[in-house]
Amino acid sequence: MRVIFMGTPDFAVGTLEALAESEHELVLVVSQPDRPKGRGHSLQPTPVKAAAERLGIPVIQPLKIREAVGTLKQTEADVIVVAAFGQIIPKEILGMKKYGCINVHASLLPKYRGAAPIQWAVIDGEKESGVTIMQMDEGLDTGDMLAKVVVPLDEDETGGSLFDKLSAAGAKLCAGTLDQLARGEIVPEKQGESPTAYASMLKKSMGNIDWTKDAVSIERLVRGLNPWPSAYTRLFGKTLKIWKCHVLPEGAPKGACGEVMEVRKDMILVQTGEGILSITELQLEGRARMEASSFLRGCKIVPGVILPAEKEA
RNA sequence: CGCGGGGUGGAGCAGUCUGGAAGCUCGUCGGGCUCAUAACCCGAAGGUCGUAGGUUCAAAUCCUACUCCCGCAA
Repeated sequence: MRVIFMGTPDFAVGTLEALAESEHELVLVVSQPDRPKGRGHSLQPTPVKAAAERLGIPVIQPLKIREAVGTLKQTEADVIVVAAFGQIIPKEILGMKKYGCINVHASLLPKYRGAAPIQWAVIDGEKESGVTIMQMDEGLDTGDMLAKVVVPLDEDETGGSLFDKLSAAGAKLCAGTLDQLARGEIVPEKQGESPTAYASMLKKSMGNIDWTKDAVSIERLVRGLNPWPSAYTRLFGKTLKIWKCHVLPEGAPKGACGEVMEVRKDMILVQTGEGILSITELQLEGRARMEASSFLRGCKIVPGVILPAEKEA
């Protein structure tokens, strides 16, 4: 099949590459415009654009997808594959090609419809997640399902690690689905009602740890928001990111929420609303990420220090 | 020219403002103590103080350029 690919971030790159290696022909890639990124605010190409150029596929970057309607119409193709593109696709485009638009979504639909399904699955402590390929309709991730693959979550799964797994799984699934679609072997399946709330876009402020919550939830939040936007608290007037922590069985002494209860050789024990959290890997603002054992060599922190529990406005 | 922090033995840091012998907590190696130890005691090795240039009798420290890392922001 002749394929138009629409995508922007890293998650979509694997799928793009898988399609490039398949027998399907990529005729055009659509990505978001380059935006200033990083320190110095220099203009950076989107990961998908960079990959497409590597593969020698023409790229267009319309500010608004509607601006590209003409180009898309003129481009002969059988299907449009969308993977984390970042813009709503108007109805006009959905029905433009023979097989319409199909989307690679990083969850087991109808669960976790929306922008950040991967991280939310980790934050909620799901035992498994996956990738769903669906026929896009006008709703947000509500289209009929064409294919699905289940991926189990590890005990120490992070947003980043699951991201990689699902990206790879999605890439593989997508290529196979196009094959089946071309042979007419697919029977679309309607979605049921979503058992979870929409997986809203991640916000920086979500990472501000609320120490009145229970240790299990905080530990999941830390994993879900790793590596971005990361979970953090405040220490010595600076931002302290928590990269790794463990839930400890409730100890005898109990302090205020957010109070440092004990400092061991390689961990810092903090009281939460329910249970003790043991921090083993962290990063102070302006410093490199490091193990708690290293951090404790140069930084004097003593039991009794209170980490702020209040949320930012 | 977006804002800011930082690069000091293997690790993490202090010292820089107020130039003048390279320091702290660990780690490593050797020895000792101990039933034993991740504990304790004694000793040792290990650093062109990010790079280059400048000022000075003298620079980790002051000045200039460059480079790498990190936080914010996006």
